[in-house]
Amino acid sequence: MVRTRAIPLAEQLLDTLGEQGYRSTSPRKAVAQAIAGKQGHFTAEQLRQELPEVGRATIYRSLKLLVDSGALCRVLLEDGNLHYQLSHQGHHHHLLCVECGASQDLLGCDIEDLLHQVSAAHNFQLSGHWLEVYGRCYDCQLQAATV
Amino acid sequence: MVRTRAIPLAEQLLDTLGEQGYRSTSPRKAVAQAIAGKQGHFTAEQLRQELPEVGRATIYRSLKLLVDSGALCRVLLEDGNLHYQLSHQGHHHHLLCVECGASQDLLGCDIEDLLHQVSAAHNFQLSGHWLEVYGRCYDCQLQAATV
DNA sequence: CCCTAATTGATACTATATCTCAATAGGATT
DNA sequence: AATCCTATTGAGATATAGTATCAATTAGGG
Repeated sequence: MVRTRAIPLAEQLLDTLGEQGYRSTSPRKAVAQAIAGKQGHFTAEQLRQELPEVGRATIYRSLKLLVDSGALCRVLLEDGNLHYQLSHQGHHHHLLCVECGASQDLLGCDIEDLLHQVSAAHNFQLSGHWLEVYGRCYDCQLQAATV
Repeated sequence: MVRTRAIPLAEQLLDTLGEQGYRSTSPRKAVAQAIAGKQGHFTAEQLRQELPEVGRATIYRSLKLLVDSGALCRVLLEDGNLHYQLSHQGHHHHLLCVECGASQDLLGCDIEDLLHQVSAAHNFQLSGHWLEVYGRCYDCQLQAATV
């Protein structure tokens, strides 16, 4: 899935909802715009502050719809806080920098295969998993080396 | 680490705290006893109900100390609820049954190696990770097959 | 334009956990 | 065993994250 510019991204989010029969309302447009303008991950509370005209429940409901539709994914930070982030692909994982907070998608990773193997070895029928990886991104390593 | 009987387990928990300079107080003894009597994972709130004489803050503080000392580990259920569980070894992961809630430790798993490899491929300096695996345990598979 | 069901938002509520701070109690010292 | 000092406790306030309720509003098909 390739996203080209910031403006159509909000429309893509609304389209995703539309495909599932959800109406295009002005609160949802506002939420989609706000999300489209985000770099990296964000909290529900951040959206609320940016969108005081949208009710709290509506923010949470919209986030849930977008997560369920796959357009957003949830990110669990090391401190336990739950953030949201645009999902650039299907199921994937994140490399989260504990210094700058940046998030990279974990690509070319056959975690699924490995989990299937070890689950089978435990007679366990795998249905899902949650993985977050914490560490330091390349930029922050350079920074640390320079200082 | 081998734990033999239920009674000394509570003492082991207190000892673990003692080694780190924490006092052996009666609220901590009560918490250790309650934890020692648990099968599988449990919530802070369950402890509170079992120990009405211990303050809420003390329960949470004790849990945090035990997690930090490695005696307990935290378990994130698929519904997002955070549970606690005795830690039978160092860093490890759980296979959580979404039907009966049982938790097995994931053994003989070289997830760490894999994560190190893919992190390196992303120029990412790994410092930690969080993994939970959800599915159906063998007993629940048998049950489902029988019914 | 109208109708109806989807949606909204103000508010209350729940759950989970932390903070504050005066009172208490461990345990080392004497 | 009495004293002292500091760690610890607990009651209650506060914080955080999210859900439930329900009357009022609105999208959008006919």
